[in-house]
Amino acid sequence: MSPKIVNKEQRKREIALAALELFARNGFERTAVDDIARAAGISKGGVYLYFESKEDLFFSAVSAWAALKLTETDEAIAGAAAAPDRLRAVVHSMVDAFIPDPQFMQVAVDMLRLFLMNPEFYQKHQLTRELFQSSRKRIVDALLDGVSQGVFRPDIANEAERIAINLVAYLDGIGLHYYMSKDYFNLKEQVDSYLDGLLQSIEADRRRDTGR
Amino acid sequence: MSPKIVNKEQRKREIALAALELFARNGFERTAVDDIARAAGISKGGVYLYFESKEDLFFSAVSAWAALKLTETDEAIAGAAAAPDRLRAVVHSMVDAFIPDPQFMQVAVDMLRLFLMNPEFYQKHQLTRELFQSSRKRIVDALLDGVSQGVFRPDIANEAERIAINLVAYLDGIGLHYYMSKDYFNLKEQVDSYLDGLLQSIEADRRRDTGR
Amino acid sequence: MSPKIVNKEQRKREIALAALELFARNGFERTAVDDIARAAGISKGGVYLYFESKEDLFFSAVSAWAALKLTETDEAIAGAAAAPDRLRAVVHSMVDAFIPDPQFMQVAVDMLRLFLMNPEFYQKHQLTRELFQSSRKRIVDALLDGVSQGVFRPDIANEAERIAINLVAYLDGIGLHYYMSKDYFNLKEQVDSYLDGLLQSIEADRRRDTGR
Amino acid sequence: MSPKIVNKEQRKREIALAALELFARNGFERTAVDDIARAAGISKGGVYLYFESKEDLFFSAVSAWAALKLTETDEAIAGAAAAPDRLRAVVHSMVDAFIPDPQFMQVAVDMLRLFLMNPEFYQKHQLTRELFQSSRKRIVDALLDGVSQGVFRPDIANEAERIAINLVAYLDGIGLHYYMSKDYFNLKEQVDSYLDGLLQSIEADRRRDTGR
DNA sequence: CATGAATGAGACTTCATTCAT
DNA sequence: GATGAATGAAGTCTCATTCAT
Repeated sequence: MSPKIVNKEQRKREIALAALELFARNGFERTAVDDIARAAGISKGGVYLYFESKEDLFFSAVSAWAALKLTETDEAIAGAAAAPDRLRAVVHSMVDAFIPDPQFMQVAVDMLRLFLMNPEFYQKHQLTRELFQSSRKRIVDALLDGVSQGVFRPDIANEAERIAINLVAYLDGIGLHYYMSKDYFNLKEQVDSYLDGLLQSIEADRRRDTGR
Repeated sequence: MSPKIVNKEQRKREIALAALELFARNGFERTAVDDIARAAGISKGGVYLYFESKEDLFFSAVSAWAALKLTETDEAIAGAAAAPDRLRAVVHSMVDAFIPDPQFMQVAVDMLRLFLMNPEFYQKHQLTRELFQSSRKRIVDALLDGVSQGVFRPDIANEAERIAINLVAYLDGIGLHYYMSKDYFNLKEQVDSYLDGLLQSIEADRRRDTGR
Repeated sequence: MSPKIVNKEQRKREIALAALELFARNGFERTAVDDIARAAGISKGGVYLYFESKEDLFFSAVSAWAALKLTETDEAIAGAAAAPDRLRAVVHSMVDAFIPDPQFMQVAVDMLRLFLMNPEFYQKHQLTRELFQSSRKRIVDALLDGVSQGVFRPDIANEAERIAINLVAYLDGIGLHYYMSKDYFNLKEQVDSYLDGLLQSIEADRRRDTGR
Repeated sequence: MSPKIVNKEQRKREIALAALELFARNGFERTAVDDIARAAGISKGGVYLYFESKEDLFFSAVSAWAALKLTETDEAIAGAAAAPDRLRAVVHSMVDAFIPDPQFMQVAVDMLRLFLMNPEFYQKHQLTRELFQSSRKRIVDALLDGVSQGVFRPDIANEAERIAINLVAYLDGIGLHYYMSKDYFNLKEQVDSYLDGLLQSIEADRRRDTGR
């Protein structure tokens, strides 16, 4: 019945993806709506048929990208069954998904800045909250699984959320530092050292076995 | 007999501090050179007598501010003698100095963004590297002191740098998350739980004594 | 057997009335064809099936509205038989119909502006000429009736048109001023004082009869 | 002391006058700030150094023009001493100053429209109120002078304001109608017929002498 | 040293109108 | 007949930077 075949949602996603590429490469300020329109094969005015504003477009683009990344990491985790392995897998997949991508920081920082400048955006777009939330959930799940499996100390069940918060915070922090001081340390080593310390402190006491 | 006694450096610092206030309150983009000039009691053109560009002014302002904050934290640490206390003091002073200030994030994010947009700035202004560096150094010092005092395990001397990197990264990360999800967790508790875990894992083994 | 019984004229009037409401409320410039289409339950393109342009639509809408108003005032006059009463009724009905409507000025001013900007519209749409014309005609009729009835001086028959022109002009002028300075004067009193002066100067001399 | 010789007020007036010409010729909407800048020999951004917005510029321009016109009419009145002559002079000068100017209506209508669209402008710019006020004042003065001179009936002193309001309203109305129906009536004749009626009704009663 | 008027490119956004479906 | 996605020109306004004074 519709005179145009193209699906509106489809077109919207196309534009958002074209925009994301530019936002990631050049940053929000440096990316003109003109350029986005050109990259998406649409007119400048056309962009505003799908998005209310440049900011709206930005957040839509980031949302799409975040959803993609979450799916990616989900797949990466799928294999691991033993809780410690699973925890490692979760962390490594997060590190792999976000940090080495040279465009991650650009987008993340722009998003932060927009939130800071227009706090209403933060209310409107629950993007980060969801991103943080789902990251933490994976970790909490792995921890509780470990408790069930008897490989993690039972009392850490109460601490799971706190541990997850710190772990996710650490990952974001180390990613940031890595970006600012790429040649100063080895990312994988640092992350593993954090993980090792964490696992050591939460593992069910094997002193009886190992005498460690 | 010159009408103005104040030397160039002094005037430069005055302008930078006036600018900092505006940058912190309104963000880099939203702060016009016009406003800075007015706030500093100088003409718009006059600003360019002291600074090459708005960005240059921004980094100078942030540098001045960072130096200030470092002095502050230095004083806060001064009291503690015992290594674990000192480590706690270092961390707490960093948290206190940066995180609760609602303007910290604004400035930090703008700085990051400018680095991302103009990588040459990063080379020119060693600001962050120094800031990170000195933060790490305090931690490393505390750790090594602890080893000397016999309260930390001797083998962590080799790990001190790695621990410091992770700790500073974590602090930045938790600050960021705190900003984005203020009501989601208690900052002090989270930081302390990180510190507790860390101290527990590096303390000289007292298991024989305590049976832990 | 045609699916839509409504004929083209009917649909056109519906759209025009929907448009009028928006034009009156928000002004010509602030009213988007999009909004009109939505309000009329038609597609944007559909509007152009019935009207050549937004301006064409505007004039059609105003015409429909003017016709409505003229019918209204006609009914209000119907009762009065004596010429002076009739003259008062005509004037009061015009004042009542146009002036208190807060949207009247919006539409009138937009119409004027469009005429000024595109003089060809003025030729094409005889709207105002007709409106003015019919207003004057009512007054002239009342005046001539009064002469026939012997209540107005016979010699004003020659002046009837001139009097009508001035009266209608005055009414528009006082309406305009009322709009600009609502709290400065009492509209009814002003109009009545004009009417009193006019009636006094055109009434058949009753001094001999009444000794006034 | 100032590095630029040009007087800021002077420059502002220059720009306003250049703008007025364009506004009067093409209307507010059709006049681009670009065009104004070019006509004033300044850059687009330069206009905003002197005016906050296009609307601000428009009102400034109209104010300057109104002040000019008022001075003109003041001079035209100067000669007349006898009150009736003075009243005629006031009215004629107002008619001469505003009505034949083909650009008057364009500017007036645009001003009205801007007031209607942004009521705050009406509060901010007391332009029309002052214009109306000063017009009325001249008429009231002439009327009271006439009473003092004994040529107008004493009791009209109380009516002076009301008469003035109606007269000014009439003049605006007749100007409007003249613009819309230029070939339909003779402006001067209409105005004189209004004036004659008015003077006749306010003149000190000479019926005893003339038996009018 | 200092001023501040001027620049001018570029930003986002709106919207009447068209036309392939 | 009807749709509504797309166009594209035009609009207002901002602001870092320069330079004549």
